Amino acid sequence: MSDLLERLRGRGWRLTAQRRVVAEVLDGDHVHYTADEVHARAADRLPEISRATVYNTLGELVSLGEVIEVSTDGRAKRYDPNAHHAHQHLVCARCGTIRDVHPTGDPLADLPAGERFGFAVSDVEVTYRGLCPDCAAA
Amino acid sequence: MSDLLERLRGRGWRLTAQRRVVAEVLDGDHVHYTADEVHARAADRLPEISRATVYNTLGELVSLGEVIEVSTDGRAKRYDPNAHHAHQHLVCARCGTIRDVHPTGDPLADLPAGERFGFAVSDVEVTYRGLCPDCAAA
DNA sequence: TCTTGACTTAGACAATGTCTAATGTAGGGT
DNA sequence: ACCCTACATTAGACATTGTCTAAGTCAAGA
Repeated sequence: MSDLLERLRGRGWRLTAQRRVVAEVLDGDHVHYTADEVHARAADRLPEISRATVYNTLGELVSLGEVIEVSTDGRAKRYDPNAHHAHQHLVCARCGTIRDVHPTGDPLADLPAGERFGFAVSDVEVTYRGLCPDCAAA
Repeated sequence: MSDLLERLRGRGWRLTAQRRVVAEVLDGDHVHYTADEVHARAADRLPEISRATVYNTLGELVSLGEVIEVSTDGRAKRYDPNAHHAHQHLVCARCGTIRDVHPTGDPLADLPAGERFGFAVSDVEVTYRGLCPDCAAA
């Protein structure tokens, strides 16, 4: 983890208690928390931390490429600290839980059982992202 | 279009002016509107239509499988009337516009130029959806 | 230690979506 | 053709998630 903090300091980050705590929360588990969940866990260690700071810090981590922002349902975005290894996502259609998976071969084929984590997978979707001509021009 | 209305009536839908207008809006263009955009366009024809009704109707169309709900960014969900043909989505990272694409071959390969609609594609992601063990049990 | 510009805070605001209680109406029954 | 009644609609309050601002605070270099 101090790897992460070191990298951030190297990029000119001012190292505050708040940022340290947010980074630690993300580093702790392999789960993908929402911003509010990150805030709640950060507040366990640093009660005065504000929502705005958590949002700001998460946004910065995303900009720096240290964390990936995932919005799979219309609900809250989730933050994936596993930004340095290529992977795809397995999402619960009801509760929104996200797991990282590493499918091999044809992505549209079924997930291998070993990557399925007990989920009943019902759908695979592929999304291409980029800039549309108008936004690229602007 | 009256196909759609017929199908819906066949499923016991009460055919109201509001539902008719929402269905017509979705049928009109090939764009993927947000709920608010659908509401604005519906209100052009039926000024008193309420937001709640638009949300309800869209939700019903999704449940019936006539329309697909797409939430690719953290912003508003968009509604895709093209539910009866398998396809994937090309999303603008800035403005959220969505186009349907029909990639062939390996989905992780680049989109063929003919399917790119002038977008500068920078990322491909695959999402598997289903129920996690806890939600499947509940 | 001092200074300064970057950081944090509380809370207002914004965007999107959900719910409720009162009212209206489509379509079947007569 | 006209009533019923269950289902649909409405306005607006409320909920959730996220953004912004103005004032105060602090990390880190001189």
